[in-house]
Amino acid sequence: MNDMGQAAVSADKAPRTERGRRTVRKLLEAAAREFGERGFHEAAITGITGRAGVALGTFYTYFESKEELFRALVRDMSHAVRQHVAEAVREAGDRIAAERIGLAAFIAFTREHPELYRIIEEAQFVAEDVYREHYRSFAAGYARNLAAARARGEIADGPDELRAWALIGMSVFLGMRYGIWDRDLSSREVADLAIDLVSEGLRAR
Amino acid sequence: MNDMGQAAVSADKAPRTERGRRTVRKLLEAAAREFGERGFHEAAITGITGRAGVALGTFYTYFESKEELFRALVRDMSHAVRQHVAEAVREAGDRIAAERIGLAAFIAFTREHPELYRIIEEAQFVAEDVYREHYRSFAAGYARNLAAARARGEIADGPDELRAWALIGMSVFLGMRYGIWDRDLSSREVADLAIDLVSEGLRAR
DNA sequence: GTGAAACTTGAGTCAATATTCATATTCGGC
DNA sequence: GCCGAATATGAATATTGACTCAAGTTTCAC
Repeated sequence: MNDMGQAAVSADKAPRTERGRRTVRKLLEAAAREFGERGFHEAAITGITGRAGVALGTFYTYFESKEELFRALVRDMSHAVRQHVAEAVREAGDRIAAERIGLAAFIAFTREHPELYRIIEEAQFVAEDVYREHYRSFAAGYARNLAAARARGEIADGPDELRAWALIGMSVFLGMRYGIWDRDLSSREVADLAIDLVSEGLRAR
Repeated sequence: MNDMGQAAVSADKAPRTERGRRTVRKLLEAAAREFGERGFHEAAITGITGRAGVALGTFYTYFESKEELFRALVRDMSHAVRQHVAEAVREAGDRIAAERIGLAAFIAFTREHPELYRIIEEAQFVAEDVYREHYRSFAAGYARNLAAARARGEIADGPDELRAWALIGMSVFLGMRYGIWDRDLSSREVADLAIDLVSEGLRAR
């Protein structure tokens, strides 16, 4: 949620002055709010420019279209989520701890930025290629971490990629249920309980 | 995918003759295809009536609006998925087996009815109340099964509802990745590998 | 067989809103 | 303080597609 506007704008429309960069940033922030609250189709360009405090035409100085802006936003946010989780996990001692911390960080993130969660998920129906790219990158990184942990003997042998998808799916749904819909448990509690499930397993012992 | 048209139409618009019921069924089937292929917003009423082989006006004889039809469809499909999985699971000996069979059935279902998967997920952004209801029911039923299995000592103690959400999330993402996006593994293989993860756990032993 | 209810038709209405563009303003280098 | 480039403006355009409705056709109870 910090580096908005870097690679967001297509080459020929990129701002050339400080004023322009400021305007682009205002537009991206306004767009995140507008898309987050109203969804892609309900969102109106006039809504975005209104929130940003600029005229309608200004939008088209910097963006080709509503969809192009949306794509740029999804990429920004994909980056932001993955970075947020990766940073939180850095402090973890081993893989199981990393899972716990990463999941807690993810749930907390959905709680603090529900609009961001919504925008990424809606991309599935608005810009599917970007959506797939988001989860493919996420899964690929995840699988690498699992492979490394396996090599260190921290976790049992198993298929890295499939495990990554399973764990991501779990996280996304827990984020939706306990981060956005209801908050009857803290991020930490959700993470503890869920990671207990995947680390110890369901089987009675 | 069989009982289309039962509670789908609002009272005052319900068909009163066999001809009418047939037309409603044709419309619902056409709508499932149109929405599945093009998504809610791209889908056009003329597209639906075209596929169904009826005139545009006929649509409004039986449905209040595009969105009302969409809601009806989501409810039908919610029912269909849950029923499909529940039936498959009936043959299972114990809970772990039920998990395996249920997941395989779910993946197979997404593979055979990708349009159905898409419609349910898109409901998140078109008819959120119906979407929530779908997963809340799914989770509630799932949690009941887990509680029963716990009582029988088939699985370790743990929080039923959270486990249900975690397992559902896992299933949905595995269905998306291995059922719809790519098919590099069979439904059975996906289910075996994923259920091994949740039954045995990640921890090295 | 008949008449009213149920059903079907598709051209026309209408609102919404993404995008364009001609014009006006501001900026930064000199 | 001047000039061309960069920005900003918002009224006008153009498309799209959901929904209406008045007029026709079919069904079926009697």
